Amino acid sequence: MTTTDQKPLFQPVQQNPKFPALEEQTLQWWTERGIFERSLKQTESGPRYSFYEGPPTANGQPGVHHVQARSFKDLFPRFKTMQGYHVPRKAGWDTHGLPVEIGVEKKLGLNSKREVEAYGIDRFNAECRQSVFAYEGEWRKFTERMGYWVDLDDAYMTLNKDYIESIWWSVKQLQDKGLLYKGFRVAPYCPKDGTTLSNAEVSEGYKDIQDPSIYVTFDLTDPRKLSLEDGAAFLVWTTTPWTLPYNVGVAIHPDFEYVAAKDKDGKVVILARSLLTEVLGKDAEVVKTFRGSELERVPYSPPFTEAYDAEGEGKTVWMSGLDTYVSDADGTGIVHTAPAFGEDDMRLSRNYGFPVIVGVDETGKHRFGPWKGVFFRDANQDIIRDLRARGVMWKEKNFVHSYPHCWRCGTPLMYYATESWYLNNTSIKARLIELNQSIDWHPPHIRNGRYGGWLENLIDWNLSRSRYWGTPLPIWETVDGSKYKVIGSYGELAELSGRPELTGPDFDPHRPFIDDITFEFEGESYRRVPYVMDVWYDSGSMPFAQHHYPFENKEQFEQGGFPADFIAEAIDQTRGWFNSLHQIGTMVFDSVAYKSVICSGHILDEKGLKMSKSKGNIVNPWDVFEQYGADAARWYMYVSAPPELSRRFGMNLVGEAFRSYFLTLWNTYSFFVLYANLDQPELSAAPPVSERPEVDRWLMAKLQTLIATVTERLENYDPTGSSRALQDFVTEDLSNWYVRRNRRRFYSKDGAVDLSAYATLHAALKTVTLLTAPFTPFLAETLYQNLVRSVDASAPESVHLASWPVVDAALSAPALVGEMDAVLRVVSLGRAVRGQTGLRQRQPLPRVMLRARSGEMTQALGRFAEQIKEELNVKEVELLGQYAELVSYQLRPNLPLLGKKFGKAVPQVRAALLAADAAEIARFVRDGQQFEVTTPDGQRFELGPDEVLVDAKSPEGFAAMEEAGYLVAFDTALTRELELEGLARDLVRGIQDGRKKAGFEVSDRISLHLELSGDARDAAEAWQEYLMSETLAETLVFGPASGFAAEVEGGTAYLEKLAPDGEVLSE
RNA sequence: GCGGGUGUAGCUCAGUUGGUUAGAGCGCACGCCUGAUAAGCGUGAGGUCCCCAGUUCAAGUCUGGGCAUCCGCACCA
Repeated sequence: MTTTDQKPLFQPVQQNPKFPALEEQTLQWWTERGIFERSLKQTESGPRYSFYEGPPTANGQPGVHHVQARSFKDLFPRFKTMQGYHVPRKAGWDTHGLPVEIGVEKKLGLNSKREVEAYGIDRFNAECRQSVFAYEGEWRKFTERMGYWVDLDDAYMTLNKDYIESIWWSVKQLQDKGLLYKGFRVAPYCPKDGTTLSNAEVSEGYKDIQDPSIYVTFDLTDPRKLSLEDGAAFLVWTTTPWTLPYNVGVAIHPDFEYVAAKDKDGKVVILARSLLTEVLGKDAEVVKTFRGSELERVPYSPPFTEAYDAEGEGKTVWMSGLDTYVSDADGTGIVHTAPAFGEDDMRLSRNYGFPVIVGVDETGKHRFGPWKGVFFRDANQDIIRDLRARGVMWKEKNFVHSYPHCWRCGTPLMYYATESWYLNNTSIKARLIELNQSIDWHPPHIRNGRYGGWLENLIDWNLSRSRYWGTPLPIWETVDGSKYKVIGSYGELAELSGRPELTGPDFDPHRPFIDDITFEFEGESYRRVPYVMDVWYDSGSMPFAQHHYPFENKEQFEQGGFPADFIAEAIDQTRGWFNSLHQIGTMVFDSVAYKSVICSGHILDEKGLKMSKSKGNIVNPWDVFEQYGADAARWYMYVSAPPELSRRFGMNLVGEAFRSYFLTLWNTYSFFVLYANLDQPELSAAPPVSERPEVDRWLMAKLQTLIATVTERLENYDPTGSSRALQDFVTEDLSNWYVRRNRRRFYSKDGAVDLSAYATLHAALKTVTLLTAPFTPFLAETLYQNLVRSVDASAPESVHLASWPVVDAALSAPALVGEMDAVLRVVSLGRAVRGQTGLRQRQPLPRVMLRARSGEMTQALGRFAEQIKEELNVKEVELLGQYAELVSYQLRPNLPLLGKKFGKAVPQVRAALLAADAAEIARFVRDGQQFEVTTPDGQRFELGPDEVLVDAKSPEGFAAMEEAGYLVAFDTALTRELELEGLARDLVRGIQDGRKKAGFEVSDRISLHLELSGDARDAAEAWQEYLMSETLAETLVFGPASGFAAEVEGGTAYLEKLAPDGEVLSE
């Protein structure tokens, strides 16, 4: 025993630390030493690994889903940094957009755009600017506490003038490439609030609503051209009668088959053949058949003409057009077209030159006819009455369907054509698709599934928003709207407007100030269009705008900064940030914007329900941080399921992950430190690995496999596979086998310290510490400081400044690993036998007989006989021959081989084999001979020795078990000596328990009194020395005494602690 | 409605190019072991591998069709 006045090698380790408190300490230490900054500095000359931070909006609190996203975001930059890459991580804030405005409107009690304007755009935007940083402090605390390393002090903000200027530059690039245009497009629009809504907002507001469902007839102007009689008509179905006054055409699918058929009144109507029975009934008489493409530009007379008379005069109108969007799922296969109120309608009308008549004003009121001034949907009934009166109403009913409403005021939305500025990204659709193919999506199905599908159905990007708080669209237009200029920099604007102060520091490019800036150009006045930009363009511009490229930081952007090597966000960003990055990257730079991307799934509560405020099942990440720590929370994200799956989250789930990994690793670590401090091993003097015991070489070999596996899986962006490999190694190989098996090697006796054991365990812990650093940065740091820095002052100061481990091929030992697997298997089987037959573990047995799957492997078991004896508590290990008399045999066909050789005959071969004499076949197999088997009906098959598998079954009467070719059988003949030895072990166990209960230290010496009767007394006398050395007893006396009394097998033990000089300590 | 994901033990999840008796952890019951451990080991109960068909000597695995569930899209007139 070493004396205790030596300085300990390592800091003593708490048995039950408060992990969150340790994390707080580490956090402070990182900050004081500037570890994050130094990890960047240290790698400056290394290869660049580019990571983009998707900017959150700081007008809400961070939640569990941010823990998830950031766990994945943080992992790979840390990993790559340890591999020597330079990974700058600039934070970012998304600051513009309608959600921000709506929050402010609510706060100020404003209900419409009119009220916002009355309040003042300048004051309104000032409020917006303030609100987007409402929770910045929270976010900073959250970010830091999580250990998410991102540079908050140099964050990009989408509202910064530099950021906005870069966006302007990019818009001008797009203008120069001919990708920008002004046009009408139909968008969801709330007529009460006077604004278009984003898709996300529209999805909020779907409600069931009752609408008319009517069929009307549009008589053909010249039916004879189609060889039809007078009165023939298109049959048209619609659920929006209020748009009929603005009808300009009908849409027909070019590939459908259409028929002209007689209805029950004898009127001839045209409709899709597939809908004939449904609409006209079985008995309808078909007069003529057409392909859709034959029905192009067939004129008809419309139900209403007033709007056209007022605004469409002279334009082509009222005829059929072809488009593939027409469906035959319901209706008639002929679609009424009113371009101001439907996107498809708009496209068809453009193609045919039909006029776009916006028959409803921006407050939702009709502008024409008897229903002038009526709110759009409210005209439905009047119009239906009118249609009836004109005799064109063919059939009418009502139906209920889901329809979008304004999520704020509840008004049904109107799809409405407004002037907008568009990016013609559909023109480069092929390139977008092509570049998408080269993106490494995780999971891969996004590439051709969710995102690929979206790209296939791409529509032009509506860039303009008729709102206030956003990046102003840098377009100046002449008063009549006939000409425009895109401004690409503040300098350009300053020059044109003659206002040099625009390049100064005080210039705010936001509305309303920017609206006042006008200029004259080539004799005409230009003023800015009143729009701001879609906020998604802001975030999609971050690759260049975060650097104020190209005005500044050219090299940062151009030399490895773009495209990103890696980004990660939740899957809801597929059409959000993932898309805007890809669109802008392709349009501006003809490049992907990111090479690899992880899409994480949704977070659910512990029961698998969506988290929502109304259900009250939202988990506050801080509760988890305070209970188990930030590392535990993020570790759970890695191990629980692949990133893309929806993930249950809750205190109990994190607790489970915490116990299985953190506690096991911590206990292994504290075990090491406890004994290393007693033994003071000189680690550097340990024998080389090649000269250490097999079990040490085995652990080192396993460690090499672990390094290779974790590295490879991280390279493939697989956080789950890599973390699970780490966890399996720690709990199975390291703790449950190596440490448990070799525990006694760390209890030095008579000053002999087992340096191999210490060096091996230390190396394993050190490597695990490095490997776990990107996954659990706090825990890794704590272990590293004590395990590495304590003994090596020249080591990097932090684990996050250290290098990623590499495989040492010289240490791998596949044969040894295979053998140890066999040992593990045999030991586990042996324990199962003891459990099943009630042969308690402490009772030594005379002999165990073993056999492995192959003769070679059985021989290998012999080399581990000592360990097997200890594990199974037996006196002898006997190796059985593969065909020992002890056992009987069972045959199984080796199907992978037989399948190839016999194909269809496999069932017969199997039957023949089962009918054969197993012992006889076993002998053939043992001797490596060919042999024949015969089916019951006489078919014969020749088999080779490899083609049949022989299992040995243990016969009755042995305490034995057999599994997968491994056999363990105990000889259970007990002698009195063995029984006494078992009793002695029971006594040791009882006394040890007493020491623990008495609160003695591991190294305390004791005096021991035993008051025992019968066999227990005999056992204690026979095993006196063993008893004393196991329990650190200096003296052993039989009889009662004072001191701590412990119940033991057959009596009572009395324990007293001794001082180092042997005196009994009075307490 | 359309598109995509998921479906294996009570729960969370593995399951390789189709191949021998489908696994682990947690939970439950019983037992064992224990001076590193909040732990460990063993046994047991618990499985129509969502269902149906097909391909094949052989399907949890491949193909087709359904069902359930989640997500996305959708005024489909």
